[in-house]
Order: sequence, then C-alpha cells, then structure tokens
Amino acid sequence: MRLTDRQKLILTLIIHEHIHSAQPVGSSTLVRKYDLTFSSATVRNEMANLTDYGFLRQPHTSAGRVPTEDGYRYFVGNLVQKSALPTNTRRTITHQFYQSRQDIEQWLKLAASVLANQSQAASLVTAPRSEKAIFKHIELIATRARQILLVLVLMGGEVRQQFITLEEPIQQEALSKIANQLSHLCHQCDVDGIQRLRPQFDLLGQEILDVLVNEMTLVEKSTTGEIYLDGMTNVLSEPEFSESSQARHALHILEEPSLLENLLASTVMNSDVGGIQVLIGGEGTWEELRQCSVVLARYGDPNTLTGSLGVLGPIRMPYDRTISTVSFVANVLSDLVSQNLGT
Amino acid sequence: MRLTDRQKLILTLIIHEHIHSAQPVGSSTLVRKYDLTFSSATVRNEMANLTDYGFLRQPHTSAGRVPTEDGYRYFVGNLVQKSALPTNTRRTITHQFYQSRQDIEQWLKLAASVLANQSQAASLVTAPRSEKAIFKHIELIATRARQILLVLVLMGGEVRQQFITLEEPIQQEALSKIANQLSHLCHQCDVDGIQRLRPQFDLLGQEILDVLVNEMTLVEKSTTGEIYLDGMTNVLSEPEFSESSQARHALHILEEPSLLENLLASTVMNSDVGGIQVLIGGEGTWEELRQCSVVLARYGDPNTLTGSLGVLGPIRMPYDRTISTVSFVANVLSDLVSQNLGT
DNA sequence: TTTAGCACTCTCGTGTTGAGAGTGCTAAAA
DNA sequence: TTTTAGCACTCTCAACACGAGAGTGCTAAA
Repeated sequence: MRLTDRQKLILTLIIHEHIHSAQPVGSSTLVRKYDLTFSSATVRNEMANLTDYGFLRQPHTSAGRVPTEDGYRYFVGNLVQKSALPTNTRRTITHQFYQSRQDIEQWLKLAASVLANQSQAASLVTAPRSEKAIFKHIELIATRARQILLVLVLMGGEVRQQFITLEEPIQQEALSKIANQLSHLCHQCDVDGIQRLRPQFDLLGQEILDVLVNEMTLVEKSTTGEIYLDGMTNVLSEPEFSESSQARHALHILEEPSLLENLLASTVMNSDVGGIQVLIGGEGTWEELRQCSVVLARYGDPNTLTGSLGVLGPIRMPYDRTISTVSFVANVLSDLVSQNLGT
Repeated sequence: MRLTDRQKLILTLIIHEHIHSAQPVGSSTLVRKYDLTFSSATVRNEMANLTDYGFLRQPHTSAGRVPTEDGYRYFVGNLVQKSALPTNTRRTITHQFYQSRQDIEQWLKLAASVLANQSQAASLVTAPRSEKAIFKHIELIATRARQILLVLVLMGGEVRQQFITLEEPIQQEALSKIANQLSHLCHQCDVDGIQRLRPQFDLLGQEILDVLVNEMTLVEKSTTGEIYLDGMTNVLSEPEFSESSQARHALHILEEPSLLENLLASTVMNSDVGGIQVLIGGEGTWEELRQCSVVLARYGDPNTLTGSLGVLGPIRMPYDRTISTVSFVANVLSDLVSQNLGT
C-alpha cells in the first residue's frame, strides 16, 4: 500500500492525537490543533481514503476516526521514527543498573521495573539461558542426618536447588569431595557429556549425577528462564481497561507461565538479538491479547545466552517511545550479560 | 456487644447471602430463601436493630441491607465456625506438594498458586527466614579472568549470588580452597560471629568476607524474604472491582514490595505461627486496602525460620473457607520447612 | 485539486415516568 | 410482650424522549 506524503502525515497525526486523547479524532480538531495548511474538508477526503485502505475506522457514522490495527501496523512499520531515548533518561536508567547489587536476578528485576515505569505499562523479562543447559558448578550441603541440599549452578548464572534424601547418613567431608569431583569433571559439559562420565563415579556419585541430569533436563525442557513481571497495575489505569474484565484477559496471559512461554516461543524466541517485534491486537492469533499490544525484544549474547523482554499495554500505545525504551533496556542487559556471564 | 441467637442467625444469613449475590439483602428475600420460621416483618425489626448496632447498613433508604466492616468483623470474630477443608480438597493439595520438585522455591510458588486457586483471590507467600541471617555455605566460582561469582547459601535455603571483580586473576583451585575454609569456619555463624573470624583470613579472604558480611547484612535489613504472588487477575473478576481503578489501588500494595513489607511487618510478622489474622477494609490504617480484606498467617518453625502467607480479596469474601485454606496451606508449609530446613 | 456550505446522522447528557423492591410504622393477633 | 399483616412511602433502575454538539459526506464553486 502506497500512501501520499499528506496521507502519511494525516495518519501519523491521527494516531498521535488518539494516543493522547483516547477519543475518536475529527477533521476540524486535527486542523485546529496542528495548524494544518489545508482545510478540514481536505482532511475529511483523505480520511475517507485512509478508511477505504483499512487504516482508519469510524466507531459510528458521525464520529471522528480511530486508527485500526492495520493502521497502527502501517505506522509502526513505515512511519515511526526510531528516536533514541532522551540522554538524561538514558543516564538515569544506566545509573540505576550501575548502583544495584551485582547479581543477575537483581538486574532482571530492575529491568522489569524500569520498563514498567518508563512505558507505564506491564513489563516482562525472562532470565537469559542457552539452548542447552551447560554445567558450571555443583555443591552438596549436608542438612540433616540422611538429607542433603544440592545446589547446581548453570552457565548463565541460573541456580537450581533440590533436596535429596539418601539411603544412609553421610558426612559433609565426603559430600564436598564428591562435589569437587563432579564440579571438576563435568565443567562446561551438557547433559550428554555428563552421562558419558557416569561410569567414573561410585554408587552415591551416580545417584547425585542422576538428580543432576534430571534437573538439567528439566531446565532444557522449559522454554524460558525465570520470568519477572512488573507494572501489572499500570495497565489498569488505561481507559480501555476501565471495565476490569478486559484487563483480566490481558493480564492473565502474563500471569499464566505456560501461556506466556507459548507467546514468547512463537514470536521472539527465534528472532535476532537487537530486533524488536511488535504484536498489535493479538495479530488474530492471541485471543487474550485482542485489546493489547506487545513490544518484545531479545537480549543477550546471540550464540550463548539469550532472554526475552518486553512491554504489554493497550493498542493505543506510544509505540515510538516504547520501542526506544525496550530497545535500550535490551542493550543494557545484553551488555551486562556479555560482561558478566560469558564463557 | 451481645446479640440474641436470632440476631446472630440473621446477621450470618445476610452475610452469607450477600457474599453470593453481591447485592443488598432484603427481608423477604431472606425469609423466602432460607425458609425462616418467622416473618419478614420480624426480620425487618431485627435488621433495624443490627443497623443500630453498626453491623448493617443501607445503601439508600429503600434498599436491602449490606454488612458493614464491623458486621464482618463481628462475624469473623464470633460467628464463623472454623470448618476444616473438605478431605478431598486437602488430599489434592497435599498431593500437589508431594509430587512437586523438592525445592523450597518450588513449594512457595506452589503454595501461592494453591491459595490463589482455592480462594479465587490474589495470594502472597514470603520465603521463610530467621531474624538473624545464619551462614550455611559459600561457593566461589571463577567466571572470567578477574571476575568471580559468589554463591552464598543461608540457613533456610536462601541463596544469594553476587559478582565480584578482583584486583588480580585467580585460579579456581585457589578459590575453592578459600571457599572450603570459609564454609568450614563460618558454619552456623551470624554476622557478628563471622566478623570475629576476620583476622584468620588473608587479604583476599578478607575481601570475600566483606562481601559476605555485606550480603548478610542486606538480608537482615529487609524484613521479608523473597515474595511470591499469584492470582492477581482473580480479583479483577469480582464485581466490586469492575471499575478497574478500584482494583488498581488494591493490587498496587501487592506489587510494590516496600508497601507489602510494611503491611506484613505491622501485622503478621509478630504474631504466632498457626494464628490467623484478618484485616477487613484496611482497618482504618491502610488506605489502599479500603475495599479489600486480607487473611494472613505465619508459617514455619517458631524459633528459627518463619514466613508469611495470605490472601487478598474483596471485603465480601467467604471468610470461613478462606481462613481454612490459609490455615491449611500454612500448616503444609510449616511441615515442609521443619522437615527440610531445620537446624 | 481544494474548499466553503449545508443537510444529515449519531452520541451523549438530561429529564421524565412507571415498575419493582424494600422499608418503617401502626394496629391487630398470638 | 412479641410477632405479624397491611399499607403508605421511598428510592433505584430501565426505558424513552429530546436537544445540543460534533462530525461526516456530498455538491458546487474557486
């Protein structure tokens, strides 16, 4: 679809105005507010054209125009200019990361919080992980007579804990020895690699190894890492969600991990780091997201550790600003990951 | 305030009916639905009395009655019978815990999910912790040239991670040695105990020890452990939250950790394990909770590890059922804690 | 190609009205 | 003394009507 410059201008202005007012935009309002050099009648004609193209729609015969989902899509695809975030905003965000605790979990929580606050919408961040679970370190801690706590550290900083009950009591010294042995031998191995080492261990060692392998398999089976959410209440202040049943559908997809993993798996999981994906109105596939838009990005180190992050808000969303924010936070996290979690 | 048996009955029935219908309850409706042996006129007289006592109120002159917050309080304090959860519900819940992964984090998430589903409201669970942070184990992992990952395990299973950048590169072997030494010497120590051991370590050991102490101090400063939430979308389906601005205020207190910690600190933190606290309509203190009730309990091992859990829903909440559920889940978690995390 | 003018349409806030549900009061019944 | 039937009264709520206001589409002129 090829639009004239004037049509592009009018579409842009209508979207801009509608994002602010949340109301249908009329031709004369537009001319008045933006000091257009042509008259409202001209605007009306162009509006009629844009409506024919499917980019605008009228809630009813004698109302102003509202952008359709296709209208937003055209806007995001062709008209939105990727403006960088203002310098002082960027500085504030960087500063927050700089002075937070030096811990991935903390960074991910902070990223979610920053996204939520900057975009005034709900945000999500998933922990970075590699396609294969790679062993880094194991620790075995005696807790009580026949019980031990296994702490497994994976590449990417993911930590898994698991209680194990043994047949017979065991001393911490013996445990430490096994843990050291495992940590040393299995270093940088994937599941298969660890399985191959099995014969080298005694009975107890093999029991531990089974738990270890099981944990790593579980990690690989789940498509995303730990999920951090923030700003769920932000979307509740948007007028389109004033009847809260609408909001319920939208937020439910965030709260239900399986739904969210599905969404991420079929969109951003196989996209490139650095790229931004914008889902508008569920794109016909996601019934629960019919009233929302989602801006998603992938961050991390393309070949090793990646995670997703994004923002969920109403379709009437300031896409330029949101895209810039998501993009910037993704970059910050990518930097942190490659500086701290690389091979 | 001393009520006659009939007044108690009528108050109970009105609350019961109102919880189901979410509507004001009229005298004749009550007689019809519950086959009362006395007439609607009698009910009207008693209603007038209960209104004088402050337990009921009329939204407007010619409407039915609605329980006041004091009415609910009297009900919860004097009339609610602490019924145990149905056997099969109890079995289902126990079964879920039984077949989950053997990991505290998993149990806490599951507890939040069970609470949310059973009560159809929002739920919260905080990780168990002791008043003093007690050292259990430390692990140091070389990640890249001059950077190490410190993994600190505290009593209660809490795991803290932190990246540390050193002056000079170091080998994993040396790190393991320091870690073993620390783990051995500091075992079961609190912050003060660890500080006393400081002279025994070399320069690097002391640097690690500083980070360690700092982490433990941070843990002690925060009043609650990690917070797990679930079922936020449940409350959005209640009619009293149909205008979502109402829901926003309520859910905001859950989403903002500092607010929630405040709430917990001033209510359930200093109550006994096993006891249940019910906050109705914010009790005049919590402005954000004016429209909600919160049922809270403390779980864990009274002298060592305790955490909080609870449910947030509309004031018009099935208190008997909710109290039973919260109480049961608290017991389940207490058992798990004492079986797995004790000294 | 653009624009002024105009008739037309639809929403939205306001006011009115009648049905329905529920109350409080009074006087009679138990 | 307590309970109940009867009744007038009150208030909400849904339905309907109506006019103002905003905006449109079309036509004819610039």
